[in-house]
Amino acid sequence: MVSVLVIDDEDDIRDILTYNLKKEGFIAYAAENGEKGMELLKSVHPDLVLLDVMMPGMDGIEVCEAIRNLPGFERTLICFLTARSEDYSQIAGLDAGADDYVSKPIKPKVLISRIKAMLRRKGMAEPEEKSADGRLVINRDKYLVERNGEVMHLPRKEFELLALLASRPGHVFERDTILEKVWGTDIVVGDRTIDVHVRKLREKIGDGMIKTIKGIGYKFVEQLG
Amino acid sequence: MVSVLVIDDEDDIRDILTYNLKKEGFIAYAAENGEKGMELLKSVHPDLVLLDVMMPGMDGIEVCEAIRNLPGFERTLICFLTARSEDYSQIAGLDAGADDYVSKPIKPKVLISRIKAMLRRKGMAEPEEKSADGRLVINRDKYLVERNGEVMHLPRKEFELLALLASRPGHVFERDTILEKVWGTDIVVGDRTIDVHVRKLREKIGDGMIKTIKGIGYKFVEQLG
DNA sequence: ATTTTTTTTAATGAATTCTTAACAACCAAT
DNA sequence: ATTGGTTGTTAAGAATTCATTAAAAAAAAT
Repeated sequence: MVSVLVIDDEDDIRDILTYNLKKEGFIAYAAENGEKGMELLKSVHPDLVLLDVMMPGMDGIEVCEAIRNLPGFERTLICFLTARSEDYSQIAGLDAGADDYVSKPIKPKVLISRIKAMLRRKGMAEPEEKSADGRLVINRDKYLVERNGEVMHLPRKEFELLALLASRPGHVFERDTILEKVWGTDIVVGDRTIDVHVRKLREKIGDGMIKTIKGIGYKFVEQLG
Repeated sequence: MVSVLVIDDEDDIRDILTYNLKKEGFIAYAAENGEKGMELLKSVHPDLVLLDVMMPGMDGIEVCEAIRNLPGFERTLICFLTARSEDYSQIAGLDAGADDYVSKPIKPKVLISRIKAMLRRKGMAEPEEKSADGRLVINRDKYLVERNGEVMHLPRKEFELLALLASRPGHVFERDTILEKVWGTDIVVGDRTIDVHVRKLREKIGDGMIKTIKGIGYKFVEQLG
């Protein structure tokens, strides 16, 4: 089984990450700073380290370098957790050997699928996670949607919109709800934005999948048979 | 009266929430884990469930899905209680049909007003989801009305009007009340508007379902037997 | 820095939904 | 029966809402 070590100084983050990791079947460890993290690393020898960049004491980059210089840990996967505002070109530049990074705020499902992607690249295969709707397979991993064998790439917004609608076939999502879930509460976009995205989706995944409920919103059609 | 079920593994949270809910006039129930929560849910049939996301055993998301799959609970409001930094666009978007979420640490006043907003938003002064009379099923989730197997889509005003009337079969709604609930206080419409909508409803759902009480308003017929 | 892709806006037209208005029908009380 | 008040019916036209386009703006990728 795959084990993961979380090193982050924020209690909440550690809790959430270990919680979600365990839920996904990983073995999860956590440390609240770089020093303790290195200790734990040596004793548990995890497959992957999730590493906060900004921490008091040793920061993530230092920890990363330390891990890379530790014999026997060359193949340990390292994934940075970066604040959105941080300039990750710096991280990428310094890239002391991290395999990936994920920006905060962290979306558990996104993180999990990134982790799985990393493992897959390294040949540590994890079971494929696919949420299906009979005809449509939505692969959150890399914004791919599969419709009877044919895979297609959808841009982020389109993907999120489709994922939302398809998460509950038959349920009518109000336009406000869609805006909130896909675009977020703080972003303001015009009224026609949803329509345009729906249009593009219909174009790509086939018409008839998404129905308009005038005055209310949209819904993904229920299984027909 | 509106009843609320709190499901959270932390004693303090349960106490604080039930205390504040009762203080506001809600009927409050509490359970310390998902399993007990489901039990209680079935027996008390609350209008709203406050659901901790992270719990030992069944977690909030699982409970949410279980509730949504339970016949008769499709319309039960569900509000997640999430840790501060958790990103719930995931919880909300991908999963299972929660109506809202509130982040911990929970401020009672904030929670109460969010609850009221939810109730208001769902038009849930005291509405039921189904007409007592088994022939008509009003599904707000899907914005559909079903009459012995035949499903039909109603335009917004007609739907809201029917939902209102059918929420209390036998109860006579005055025209003013109908205007207020369906059209809102700030909108002014002529006298015949209600009639026209009633007419269209009668046309669609069958005559005899909505009765006119002259000089007062309309009512949805009670169980016919 | 340039190109490509993605996202958003704006404008127009089509479709649905809602409201009005005019008149017919109804009912109760003169 | 006549009257006055209320509701039913109808069809037309307002108003709202959505689809569609193309093009601008923003973001990513190169």
